[in-house]
This record gives sequence, structure tokens and C-alpha cells, in this order.
Amino acid sequence: MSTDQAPPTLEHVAKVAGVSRATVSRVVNGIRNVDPELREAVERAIEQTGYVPNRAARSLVTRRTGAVALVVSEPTKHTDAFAGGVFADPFFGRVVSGVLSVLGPMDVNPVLMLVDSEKARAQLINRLRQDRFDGVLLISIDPRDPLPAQLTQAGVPTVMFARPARSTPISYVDVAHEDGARLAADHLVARGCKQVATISGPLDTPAGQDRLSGFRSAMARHGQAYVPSAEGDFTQTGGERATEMLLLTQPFDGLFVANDLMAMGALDVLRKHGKRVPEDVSVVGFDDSGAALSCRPQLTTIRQPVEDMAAEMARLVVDRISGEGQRVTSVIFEPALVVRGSS
Amino acid sequence: MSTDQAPPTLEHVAKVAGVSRATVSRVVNGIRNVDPELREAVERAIEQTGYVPNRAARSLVTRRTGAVALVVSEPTKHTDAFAGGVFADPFFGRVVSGVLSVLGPMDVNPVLMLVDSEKARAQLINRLRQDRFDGVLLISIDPRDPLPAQLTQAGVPTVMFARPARSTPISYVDVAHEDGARLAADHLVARGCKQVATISGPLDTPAGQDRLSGFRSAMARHGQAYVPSAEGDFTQTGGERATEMLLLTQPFDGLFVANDLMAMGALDVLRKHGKRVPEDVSVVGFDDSGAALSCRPQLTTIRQPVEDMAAEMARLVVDRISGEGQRVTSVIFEPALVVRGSS
DNA sequence: TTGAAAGCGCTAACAC
DNA sequence: GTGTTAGCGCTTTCAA
Repeated sequence: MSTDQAPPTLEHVAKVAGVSRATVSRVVNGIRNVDPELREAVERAIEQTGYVPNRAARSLVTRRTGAVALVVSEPTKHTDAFAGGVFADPFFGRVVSGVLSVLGPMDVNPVLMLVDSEKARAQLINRLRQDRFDGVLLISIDPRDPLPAQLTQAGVPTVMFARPARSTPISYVDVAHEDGARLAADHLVARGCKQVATISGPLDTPAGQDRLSGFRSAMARHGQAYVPSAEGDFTQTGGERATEMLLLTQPFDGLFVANDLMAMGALDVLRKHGKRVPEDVSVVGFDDSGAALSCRPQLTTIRQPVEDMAAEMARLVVDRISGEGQRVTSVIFEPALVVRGSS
Repeated sequence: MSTDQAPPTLEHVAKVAGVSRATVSRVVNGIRNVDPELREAVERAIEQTGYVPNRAARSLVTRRTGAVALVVSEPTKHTDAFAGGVFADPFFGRVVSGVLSVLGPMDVNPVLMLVDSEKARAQLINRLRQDRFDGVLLISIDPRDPLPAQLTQAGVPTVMFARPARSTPISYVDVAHEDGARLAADHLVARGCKQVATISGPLDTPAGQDRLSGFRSAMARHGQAYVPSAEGDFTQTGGERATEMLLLTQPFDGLFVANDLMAMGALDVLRKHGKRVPEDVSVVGFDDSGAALSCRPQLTTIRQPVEDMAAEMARLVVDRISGEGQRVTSVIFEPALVVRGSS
């Protein structure tokens, strides 16, 4: 009855069932060529002993660990983890939630790793060489991140969340940024906006580029040839600064902001300048993050199905690991307009 | 030059260095009794071959995996992962960040697990019996969660984030809830509030209880014998409802809300009822979560050093695993008042 | 269809 | 101090 008794082994089960280790192994691994009677005997023995296979022993021979790494790759260490950092963003939790929803039931658990330095990157590569992970789920922030290319080259099954900035033969899931931007444009026009402007994300990121170009071309189709824009950095302060800039140039009655965090900043600045939202300026954000709900007025925004995307990302690695999905694949999700108070 | 060449083994290194496997093993594991010259030769050979120890092989013999589980234990599966769920809360990311800050450098990586059903719980216990984790970091939401007791009983080194509702001999980190509540009380009184009220958390949770009782006793010391209160559930809507209730009873010019999310809801309802914050009612929240910054006015709140707490939690498991910290321990952190616009 | 036996790469006695 | 050796628990040829 002691707690730290040695757990039952294959050998153990074999003895109880009166068969060889090999047979037990076959049953455990669901290999067909086993006499039904023996199979049943083995199953009873497993039940009886409470046998659970030892993963270390198994992966020593199979060279598979049944583990995938969930890697967050950030350019530099953020000193204040609270203010900066992906982790502070609820987005991270949503990814985790989506990933867990598919991996959990498969008995695969993601191992969390933060890569925020050269050293950490080397360590990750090492870990992979130790056979510690069968695959990698990668969230990369920095557009100049060498990690996607390194993982591809190392031959590690990898799937990214969002298309890498540098063109790389790697699988990823993403949202149709242009379509989202178009939804925003259509909505603003439908609300009667005559003169719209936009705050873009960093233009060295795919999301920054695509949301801007998508918005511009949609507005062009609506007859507005020129859309004033200011580049932001996806942070609240960045959104504030960009709004100030925009306010200096031309008047506008509609504003598309490339993410919710910046949109929050925009809301503040607009209020400070005596502009009422949505009466004077209609605002649309992007993401549908928690921020969209916590500001006043609540944000009309473009929803990214983050959990679904993360779930798909997990499915893709699992497929690649099992050898089913050999080719590099991308899965693009459609965003949706969520109308709230800001427009 | 092929990518999938078999990685170098101990044997390999031993041959290159001209010593036995045992010696290489000693060097790798930093055991002292090795001739400096040989040690150097071995180190060169390791460098040269690019050797990295195989964790599976190692843990097969040591019965240690060098992995800890980061378990989030929720009562039931939340259908809408976005709205509900711990993961949507930025708090989760902050915990992850803190945990990673100590585990990362130690080459230990947390394995993420969500326990939201009986089945998942059984699976976790199984995983532990497979020797897959050396320790567990547990975030438990439900006050009736049997997991803390189960892990204790199973003899797994476990450290919890926040004191368990059911008294259990288990290690944990927590914040001094009463002290935080006292800070809030002192602040409200200092701001000139004459009649304060409070919205508590669920009274079946330690946080709910302690913040309420701490606030009440601090107010008693300030001469306010009775503090009207309404019980909330730590959600924004819960905060709204509780505020409505409170507004029906007696007037108040100061309000302590047991967490920021509920405080946000309170802000909305107060505004709706024509109460200005902080002119008519001073509001203080608890947590200093992202929500505190994203509402208007920004929340004066009691800051929990979540990252530090999480980091300490990680240190505690590591100590317990290495056998240094054998006794059940608790580490309590002091909260701090953060003054912003709401009071 | 089943069993015997050879390792997977490592650590830890134990002998030298 | 160093090497030899016996496993850790499992999968997987290879014979039977």
C-alpha cells in the first residue's frame, strides 16, 4: 500500500497474463496479430496491475517523445514582464486554450518555452537534438526572427501561428487580414463615413502590411482614393501617438485601427480632442481581444478566431509528426465583423 | 552532412576522448572525482562531437524527467473559451511569465495541462505514475477541487498558486489578502470617505473571504462598525449586479471591490446611475490586472506581484524535487496600493 | 501468432 | 581516479 512502490512494468503484466513481454507490448500498441483470447487476458492483466507504459523507456527505443514544444519567440527580454511581453496579452491564453483543446485529448502536452535571447534559441535547438520534442508550435513576434528558418532547416515538424515575415517554406495558420480590413471598410462606409483614415501595424510585419493594403484597396473600391494612415506598433501608446499624428493632418469621420490595443489608445486621444465616438468618429479595431470589451464605448472590431486557429495549428503538427501531412501547408481563417459601440 | 544523422552518444564521445563511458558521464554530470586532464579531454570531445545527453535514456535510469507540469484545474469545461476560462485572463500569462523566468534558465520546461473533467484528472494522475513529471505547479479555480489533496496523497512535489480552499498539507504561494484589503480601507479613509461599502469575491474562496474580512476589520479600526457588502463572482457582470444591489441599500462614497474585473463592472453601473468616480464614489480594485489600466477612470487598485509569486512557486517545486525543501511551505507576498484615477 | 533476445543511451555500483 | 558491467522498461527483428 506504500505510495512509492515501483510501478508495474511490461514484464510484470506479462507474468500475470502468462505471456511474453512482446505480446503485451503488441496489445498495448494495438498491433493486430494477436490471438483474441490472449489479448483479453493481457487486457485483464493490465487492468489488474494498473499498468501504465513508461514513456522514457518507450521513447528511448522509438526516438519519439510524444511531446511538442509551444515556443514563444520574442526579439529581446522584456524587463517588465507585466507591461510588455506576449504573455501579458490575453491573446496568449487564447492560443494556449486552442492548442490544449486538441492536444489534451490526444495525450500530448505542450511544453512551454520562451526564446528571448540568442542563448535561449541555441538551447531550443539543443533540446530538439536531444529528441525531446516531436514537433514545434511557434509564435514568433519579431519579423527578423531567424527561428522559423532554423527549424525548417533542422527538419523539425513546425507550424507557426501567423505567416512568417521572411518568406520561408513552413506551415502556418493565419487569418485573412485583407478580408478583415475589407469588412472594416465596408462597415465604416455603411455607417456613412465620408472620410476615413487608418492606423496600421508595423509595416515590417505581414499583419501590418496586409491590414493596411486590404483596407486601402477596399476603400478605393468605395471611391476613396486616398486613405491617410499612421504607422503604429500594436501597443496602446503607439495607438495614441499615431492618433495624434493623424489628427494633425486631415479631418476624418471613420478610423480603422489595425488592432484593439491601439484602438483603445485612439479612443482616449479622440476623447481628449473633443471628438465623440461614434458620433464624430466611427472606430473599428482588429482582433476582438479582451480590450475590445473593456473600453468605453466598447469596440467594434474584426474578430480573429484565435482558438480555432490555434487548434488547427496543433492538428497540423500532429499530422506532420505522424507523417500524414508531409507538405508545407497553410490554413487561412476568415475573420468576422463584431459590431459594438464604437461605430 | 545529412540532417537526420544519428546524434552522438556517450559511447561516441568516450571513443573520441579515449576514455570510458563512465568518465564521460561523470564529466557531463559534474562529478568531482575526475582527473583535470581527462576532464579537459572529455570536454574537448564533447565540443567536437556536439554531444547532447539523451534525456529519455537518462530518465529511464534516474527516474527523473526534469519536467514539471503546470496544471490549470477548472471545475468544468467552458464551452466558450474566450468568454470564460482562466486562459482568457491575462493573469494566466503573468503566471506563465513568472514561472518561465526561473524554470527556463534551469533547463526545466513546464508542461501545460488543463484539468477540466474527471477524465482529465485521472489522466494527470496517470501521467504522474508514468514518471513523466518531477513536480506539479497547480492553479486551481474551484474551491471544491479534489486535486490538491490527491496530489499530496500521491506524494508528488506540488506547489499551488494561492492557498487551497480546503485545508490541505500542501505548499503554496499567496498574497496577503487582508493586508491588501487594509491598504484599500486606509486609502479610502484617507481620501475622506465617510461611508464605504464593498463587493466581495465568492465567499467559498479564501481570496473572497480574506479580502472581505480584512477590509471589514480595517474599517472597524477606522470607526466604521458596519460595512455593507454584496457578494460577487469575480466576473465583470457579477460586479455589475453586485453594484446594483449595493445601490439599492444605503448610500456610500467609497467602494472596495475584491478584484479589478468586478470593479470595471462597478464603474459602469455607477456611471449609469449618475455617480461620478471619484468625485461621488471612490473606487479601489484588487489585482492590478490589465483591466485596471484599460478602464476610465483608470483603477486605483491593490497590486498582486503575480510574476514574483509565480517565480517563487517555481523555485519551491524545484527545491522540493531536489530534496532541499522537504517541508510543506507557504510564501506570502505583500500587496501594494497603486493609486490611479478612480480614487 | 508468439517468444527470445538484442539493444535504445544512460547511470551507478563495484572492482581495479 | 577510472573502467567494467549490469540493468532502467520498452520495441522490434528474427526464429520458431
